[in-house]
Amino acid sequence: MTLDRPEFRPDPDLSHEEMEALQRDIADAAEFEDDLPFDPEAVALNSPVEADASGNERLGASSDAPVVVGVDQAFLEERAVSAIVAIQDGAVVERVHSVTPLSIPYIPGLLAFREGGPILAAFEELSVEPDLAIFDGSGRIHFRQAGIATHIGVMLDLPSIGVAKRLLCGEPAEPVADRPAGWSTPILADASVVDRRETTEKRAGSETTREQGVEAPEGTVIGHAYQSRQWDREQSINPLYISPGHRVSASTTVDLVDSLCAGYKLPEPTRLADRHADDAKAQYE
DNA sequence: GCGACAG
DNA sequence: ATCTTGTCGC
Repeated sequence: MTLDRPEFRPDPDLSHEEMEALQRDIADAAEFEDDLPFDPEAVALNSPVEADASGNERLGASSDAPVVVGVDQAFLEERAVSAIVAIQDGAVVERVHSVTPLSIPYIPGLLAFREGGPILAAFEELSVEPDLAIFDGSGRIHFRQAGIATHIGVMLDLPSIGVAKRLLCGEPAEPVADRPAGWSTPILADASVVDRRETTEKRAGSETTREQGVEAPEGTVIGHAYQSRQWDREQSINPLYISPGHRVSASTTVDLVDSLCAGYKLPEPTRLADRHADDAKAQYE
């Protein structure tokens, strides 16, 4: 794939201030409304996608159906194994991975600067053209509304979605415990969420222009908690926290993830990428 | 200072 | 994320 916005590359050598400034630029460039090159109904799955451990993929993509890729990573000490699995018409059409060094530690809010480069390296190995990417982590559910799903989505100008297992920020509109499969509730921006880059701070004499953000309006929906699966009795499964990455609205994000789930907690693209990352990792240890 | 914090 | 045993349920 070609980088639509190479200037937004998540350089791990930037200072934290520069990283946050870049994220505000990413949020400015992000589109949190539907701009999909396909009909959302066209990605629906009827059953789990066959993993096919032998590595065989359906050949010759003689289809117009949208290609959805799942992105996930596994780690070996100071290296990241980034995996991408592409599905189309309910079948795997390509699987790639890359192994790259990691340069900075995980810092909440700055995940893209640790894992973004490695993920872009994996995208360089991909030969099919994706129509939608599902990332392991947040998109708009982020302090500056620029989580890794948004960051990579904007760089590639690719519709993207963030699927996280835990909530980074924001507040669920309703309690999320013990909900039935299919249930969802909005995640509302809280005081930790900045809405857009804002400046102007004029003082007598000096005019300081800061690159800060203003608090997001209360009630801003930055994503949803979505119960993709639930047990019938005792134990309870936690919901997924899904959010728009780029070129998808919050509500469509819920519909798409719902369509891409096939009986497991994680949507199929993510589940397959998860397994592929683990398989690839095993070859390096 | 305290708490919260994707992977 | 990663390290792991036990356990639930189809």
